[in-house]
Amino acid sequence: MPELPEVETIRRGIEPHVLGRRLQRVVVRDRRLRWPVPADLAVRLEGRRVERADRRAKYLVLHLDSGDRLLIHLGMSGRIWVLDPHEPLVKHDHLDFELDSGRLLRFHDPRRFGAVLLWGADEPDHELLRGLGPEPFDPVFSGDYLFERSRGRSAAVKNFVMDGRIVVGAGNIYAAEALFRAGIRPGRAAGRVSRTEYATLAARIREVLDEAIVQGGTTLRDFAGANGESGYFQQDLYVYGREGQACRNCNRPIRRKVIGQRSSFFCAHCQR
DNA sequence: AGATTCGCCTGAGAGC
DNA sequence: TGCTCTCAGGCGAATC
Repeated sequence: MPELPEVETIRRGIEPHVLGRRLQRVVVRDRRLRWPVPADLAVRLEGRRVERADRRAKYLVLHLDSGDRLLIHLGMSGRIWVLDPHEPLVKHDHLDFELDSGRLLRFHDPRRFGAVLLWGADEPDHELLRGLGPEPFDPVFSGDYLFERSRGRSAAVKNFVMDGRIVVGAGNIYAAEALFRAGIRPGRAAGRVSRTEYATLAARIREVLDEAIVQGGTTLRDFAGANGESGYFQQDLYVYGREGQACRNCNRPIRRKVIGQRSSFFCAHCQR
């Protein structure tokens, strides 16, 4: 599943292929994504030049010379490939963005939880980006910030840091890993976590995301040629998906508990 | 307002 | 082999 590190890796991967390039032709084969692909997508994009390739949370934001911005979210199963022309279509290849370089950007998404949308030049912000919390690498994001935002909250700290309105990018895997590294149990009420603990947690969230981006950069270096396989961070996981296996710190079994409808993994000895 | 649940999708894996 | 069932998961919308 593409989490923030993978989206950032993809952004870095496609950037050299799209910067300064014009979108010559846009082919929409299936509009049925999380939200319907805008009917005027091709008309608005064709002939436009890509001026910037940004990321906000898990959205890729391609800025065009028209002022419009192309928003791409990969959802659960979305992929973006940079391909040579005439690459055979496979199932779930929903959109192509043909570049004036002769290559094309192909959007592939079996589960269709992803989205391809336009953020118009005349819109100061986009409703899906409005209200998002800070990026984890933004200086605004700190232990003090988490502490202040969490006062009086009874929800589990894991759900709290996974809330995109609080901070973006801490998905299920990385929230679990950061909480382990910070020694905080995922089920504790967010409002009962101390300022000191939040300082550690904020640092660990940045740390795991940063490490994962480095890993992604390694595994996906050649992604332009083919796939963006996930699992690159697997070998560095301390708790996620390791129910019953030995804690890498204390050897006691890792436990799994459903918190807020999501599987949560933790070590009851190392996390308090 | 905050907390919780639902729903959208398909593929993978388990069980029969 | 093939069918059925369960689970996973981002995240907005609806509901409590």
